Amino acid sequence: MPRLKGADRRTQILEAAERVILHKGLAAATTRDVTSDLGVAAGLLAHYFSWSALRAAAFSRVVVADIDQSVTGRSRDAPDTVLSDLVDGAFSAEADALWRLWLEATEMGASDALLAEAASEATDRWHGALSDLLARGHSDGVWTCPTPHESSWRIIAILLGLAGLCLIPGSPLSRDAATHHLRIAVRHECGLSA
Amino acid sequence: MPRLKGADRRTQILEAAERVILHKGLAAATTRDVTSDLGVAAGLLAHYFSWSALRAAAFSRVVVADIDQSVTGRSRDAPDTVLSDLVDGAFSAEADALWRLWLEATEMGASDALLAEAASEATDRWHGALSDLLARGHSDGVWTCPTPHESSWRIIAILLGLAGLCLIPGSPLSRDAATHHLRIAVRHECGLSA
DNA sequence: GACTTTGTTGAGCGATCGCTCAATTGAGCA
DNA sequence: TGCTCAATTGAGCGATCGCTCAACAAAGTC
Repeated sequence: MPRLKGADRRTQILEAAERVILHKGLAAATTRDVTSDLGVAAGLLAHYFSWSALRAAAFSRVVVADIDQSVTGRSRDAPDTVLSDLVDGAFSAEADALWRLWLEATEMGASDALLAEAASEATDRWHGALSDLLARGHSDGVWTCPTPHESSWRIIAILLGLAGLCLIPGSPLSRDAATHHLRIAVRHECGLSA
Repeated sequence: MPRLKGADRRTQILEAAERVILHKGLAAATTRDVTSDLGVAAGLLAHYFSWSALRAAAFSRVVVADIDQSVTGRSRDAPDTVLSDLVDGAFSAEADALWRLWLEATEMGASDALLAEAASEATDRWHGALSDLLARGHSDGVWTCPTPHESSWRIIAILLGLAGLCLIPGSPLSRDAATHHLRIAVRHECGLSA
């Protein structure tokens, strides 16, 4: 393991923190999880980050990367395709970890200012990305969505709500049922398409 | 402080636990919070409950009491009045603690089987109560809701999702905006009434 | 009053957490 | 080669947690 310059080590720790919180969640993740993932001593982490700052930064990066991949980065694809893919993949097993992070960031934001700020910014980013997508489909004539900024909030809310309901072990709401309800809600917000 | 018989002490501890989790949240609450609320020694709690069992039981009681008060217990009131009151009070400041408990139970349910079961049962109860209300309004001709069991899931989901968005400190979504979005969603599920 | 049963006490155990810090290592440079 | 200093180590501090358990106190029973 070669010795690294400060900036490189910082990004390396950040990426390890992303892996750890995706695997264990924001609340269960510890500084030792991150340092042992990298194979370095426990004391090294505090040399570069406070735990709360690292945790919030890792959360931001994970969420922003997901939004970019599923919405922002697909600005050249047809709006209905992007939205349809969003609905189809919303409650897949791979998405669980991401929804869990959202719930945890919301809750822990009550006592962690950095996490609250990260969650607030991520929410803004998500709302903006989805609003743009809805507006694009409207102006392209793909669907009818006269108030994309409003519809975006409702879709995000039902998405988060259904995700939370699915996450409960032994939940009475299956993933398929959640996808069904999300599709109906999205269709309503976008006229009859998607 | 007179010595209590076992059953009385159990309910007394349960009620104290309800107060504590409403005030501090499920994750931040400790056994010492409960015993100091009652003014008894720390060791007494473990004589009656394990902490995880007490926490799950207290969560169940708080949530069930709220559902009964706002929905189930108002079966003699007009359905549109009940639903309207539900929307109006959904994101009041007093409701914050309850929504926080929902989010925490969902998240902690991943590693706490008792809490997962309590959350699952509470979800069932909520879905049943809201389904009944929607069906009653439909059969009374107050509104049109042909599939109350389905609509109930969507309303619960958007309710939980909007609540989570409001809970983030510095959230871009205000309580008034959340109430607005909930009202629109409910109106859509119930035809044009409510 | 002697004895059993049950409720209650509170110091403290064992585990976990983020973080500290003196000691050590090694790359860059004269 | 000797020097400097940032990078790294890892034992351990201090705080917190749920929970244990020997000791004690008050009813109930005879």
